Amino acid sequence: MTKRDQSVREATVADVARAAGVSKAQAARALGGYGAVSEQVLSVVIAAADQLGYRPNQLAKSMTTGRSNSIGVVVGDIENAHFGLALRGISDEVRREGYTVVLVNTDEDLEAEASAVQELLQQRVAGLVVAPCSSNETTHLESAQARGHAVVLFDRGIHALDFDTVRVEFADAALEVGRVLLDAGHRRIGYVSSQRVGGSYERGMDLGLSPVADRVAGIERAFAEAGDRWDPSLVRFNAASDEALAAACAELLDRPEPVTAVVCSDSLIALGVLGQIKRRGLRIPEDISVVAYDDFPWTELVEPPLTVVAQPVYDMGREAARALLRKLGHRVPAERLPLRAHIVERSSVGTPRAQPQPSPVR
Amino acid sequence: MTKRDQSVREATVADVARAAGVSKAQAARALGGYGAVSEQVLSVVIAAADQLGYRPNQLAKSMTTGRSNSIGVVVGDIENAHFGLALRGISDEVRREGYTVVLVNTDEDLEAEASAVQELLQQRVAGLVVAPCSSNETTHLESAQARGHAVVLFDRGIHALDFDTVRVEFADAALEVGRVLLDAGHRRIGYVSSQRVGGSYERGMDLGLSPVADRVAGIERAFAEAGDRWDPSLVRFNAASDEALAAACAELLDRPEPVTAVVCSDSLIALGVLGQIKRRGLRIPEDISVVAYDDFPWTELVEPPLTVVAQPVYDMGREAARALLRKLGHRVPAERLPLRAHIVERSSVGTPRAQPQPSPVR
DNA sequence: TTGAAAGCGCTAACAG
DNA sequence: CTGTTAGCGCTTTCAA
Repeated sequence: MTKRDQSVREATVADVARAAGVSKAQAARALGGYGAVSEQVLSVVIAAADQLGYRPNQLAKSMTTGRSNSIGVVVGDIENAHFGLALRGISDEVRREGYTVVLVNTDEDLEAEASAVQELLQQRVAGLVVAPCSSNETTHLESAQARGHAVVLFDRGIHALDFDTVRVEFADAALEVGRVLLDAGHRRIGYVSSQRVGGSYERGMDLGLSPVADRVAGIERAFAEAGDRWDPSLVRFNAASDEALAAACAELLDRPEPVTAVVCSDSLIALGVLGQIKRRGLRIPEDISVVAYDDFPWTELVEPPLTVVAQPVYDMGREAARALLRKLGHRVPAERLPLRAHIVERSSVGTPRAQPQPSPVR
Repeated sequence: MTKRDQSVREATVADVARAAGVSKAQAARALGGYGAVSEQVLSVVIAAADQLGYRPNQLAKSMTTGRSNSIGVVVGDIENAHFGLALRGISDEVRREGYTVVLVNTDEDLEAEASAVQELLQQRVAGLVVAPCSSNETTHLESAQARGHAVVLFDRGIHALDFDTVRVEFADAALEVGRVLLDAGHRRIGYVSSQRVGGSYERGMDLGLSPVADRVAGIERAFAEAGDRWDPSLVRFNAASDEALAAACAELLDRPEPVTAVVCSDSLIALGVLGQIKRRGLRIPEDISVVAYDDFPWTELVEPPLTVVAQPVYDMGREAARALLRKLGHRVPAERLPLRAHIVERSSVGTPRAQPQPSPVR
């Protein structure tokens, strides 16, 4: 029949050239806006082009120029509002330089991350923005960079040197969290994170270049300031699943001397911890105080409104994107967005109830 | 700075072929796993390949085969957990058939949507999954489909015929929402949505093939069942910005006969409405009842826990992806995921306080 | 300014 | 089984 069912073959430069009665090269130049083209040819070609409904084939363009117009973004969990927001920042920023975003979700799985990088590279993306799920096992990232690919890390860093990394500065805010809690009289402070860490936490342990490391360090510093030490057994990692989180809460809340405050490393953790607290019939802040990272709207609407650490997630995304664009040779405004976190005190931190003085650690 | 193509040139089939001492075609066949290749050649080629660190160039592959391994997804607001979750479903599903996702965020802007479709098509994605921002202005989608591109709509439909559309079934749940509210004694029920609609709502108005239309219709039906009619002026659209939302709330709450209940069309609206209610010092459900669409974890943690309509957003994403895969000729499990919404009654709906009997509309 | 021709890396006939 | 030869759609020398 007609060439309907087969596929409405897209018009190519050759088609346009033929229709315009010029050479393929001239048509391409006119269409692509490069090289020297006379007014004459230009208008004829343009006319022919939109008469035929010509749409440049980006694939072919990338093939021949070796330049791609897409960047790869790999994150652990796009369902997490934290990454959703960061992704938005990345997307908005690169889009204005004409790039599209190829997104891969890894479920915080190392293997998935490695193959994602692989895939993206095979797809010849111009560069990579990744929130690495591990700070140790990073050969896939190192080799990518070694092969000459542009890669920028965000949210979390890795130990290998020479990586552009965009992170929010948590030192001050974390110290402040510690102070606020200590000032209120808390000494048994729990910390819950979904970060995967082998074994349980010990002081001075290497937590990688993660926000979590900074946050834990901040609280430890506050303890030091107060001439005290933070019981490391109160730091619970690996709370990635509902069960793990429940277990972590159990260990913190159901011990002989339960914690009087708990710091939640992200909003997902906070949601879980709040649920566990509710389940136990504990009141905030009378029975237990809570501080959470990430200032999402709902944190202000729960009862009581949560004291949180706000962080410029969207801006972090933008900065990561800018860093990548710079590597790709684009001119990007030099001024960097300040990426500082700050505490927002609301009503979820109170004075711990009178309880036996905790014995100094050890 | 970064080493460019020159120094780290990627190995190609030709390189591998040369190293393995076979023809380009044989190498390609071995590498691509197609055609007939002897054990001999196979092993030699494989060896040479990973010796050279060969990585197939997906771009070239797509070019020659005319088949792409990426699909385009365009949504209004990736920052919204609703789309984040749906995206997750899409991504998980297509990934198992080897596709990656190219994501474009449109800010619910029609022009942005049109150019997104354009861009994606130029990038030669295999197909498109889009949550259209308008149900009327859809020429960009129609022409895409007419040109022979595979496109699947989700979340919202459009009026043009012949579009595969994946939506959650809201009729029953919406009716139930109406009943629950009416049974509790409410008659002045507000509805707030961010959907863009010209002019104010009137009964029988065409709201497009949107979930909102179904939800409004459900409540209207409940009213009809009760032998009453719903005052159309209580339905407020266009609450896309904070200001617009505040205005909508003002019109609903600050009128002589304020509404006794409000239904929030999505979780973002709910967040805003809750804020407005709090600001006014109103108590839920004593002073005002609230029902929200989308059952996200935080809705259970606010005080009081919200009565919500849960919907299988992730599954909707998966189904949309499957529909697309089918169009692309993949074999996909025939059984469709049931996409039904259901009400989850918690504690945000109560009896309205005694007030002058509302006069029947008109 | 223009056009002819040579690729980019890969697959797909078509012969041996 | 294997190799040769064309392209896919575009950009880019290189001459004219």
